[in-house]
Amino acid sequence: MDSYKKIKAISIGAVSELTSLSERQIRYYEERKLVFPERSEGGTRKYSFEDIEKLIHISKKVSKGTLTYDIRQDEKRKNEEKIREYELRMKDKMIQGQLSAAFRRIR
Amino acid sequence: MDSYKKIKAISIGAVSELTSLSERQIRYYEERKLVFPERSEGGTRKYSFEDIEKLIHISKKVSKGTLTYDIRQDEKRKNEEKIREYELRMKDKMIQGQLSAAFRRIR
DNA sequence: CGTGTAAGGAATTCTGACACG
DNA sequence: CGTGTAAGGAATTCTGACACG
Repeated sequence: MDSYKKIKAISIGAVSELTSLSERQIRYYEERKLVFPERSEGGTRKYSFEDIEKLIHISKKVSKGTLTYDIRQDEKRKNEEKIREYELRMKDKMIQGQLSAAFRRIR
Repeated sequence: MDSYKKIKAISIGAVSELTSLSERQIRYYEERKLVFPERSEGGTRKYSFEDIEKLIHISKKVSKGTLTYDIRQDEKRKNEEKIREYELRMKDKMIQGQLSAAFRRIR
């Protein structure tokens, strides 16, 4: 499901058209560690549709006056939250595994 | 839903990598009216993920020995089928509309 | 800080043609 | 027929820098 969203294959020119951001802006947001395109052999940037959505989100924030630094911190918080949730789910699974193992021993 | 599949934004180089077809092959299949990329202002081709799926399908056929001409005829048949189905659905809707209008008059 | 721009160079893409099996 | 390739030119992208408010 939405399998195409994450494939990095779109050049900066196309991204510029799709977002109506300038190439300068797009490159700058990368400089500020907000987007992470892949590179071709020759070094040209390749973006995904997910990146494009992110860029639109970023530019909205920026035009509202938010500093790119603060946008970055927000991203960081969100990521850490996701990691925490993930770890909790893993912990749950482990406990369940150990419980069922224990039951098997008791029987 | 799969909203990105039809957006034409991928350059021929990226398509070549994703499909492992040569650029020559990709351009040739266009010459044979099998794919229809858009063009940038400067004239560079832009493909969608849907185009990429189609290209993979085409190359499988070709490597099995099917002529591009026959692949084209197949596509045509499929399209006409779709149009016919569409027209049938529309006809249905019209009949339903007229029926309910008639009923309204009778009441 | 966020963005525009001119500069020079490198990577990418284009077309039309010739070649081959 | 389907594909490779060399050729020449044009469009695209890259980086680092200077400018501005």
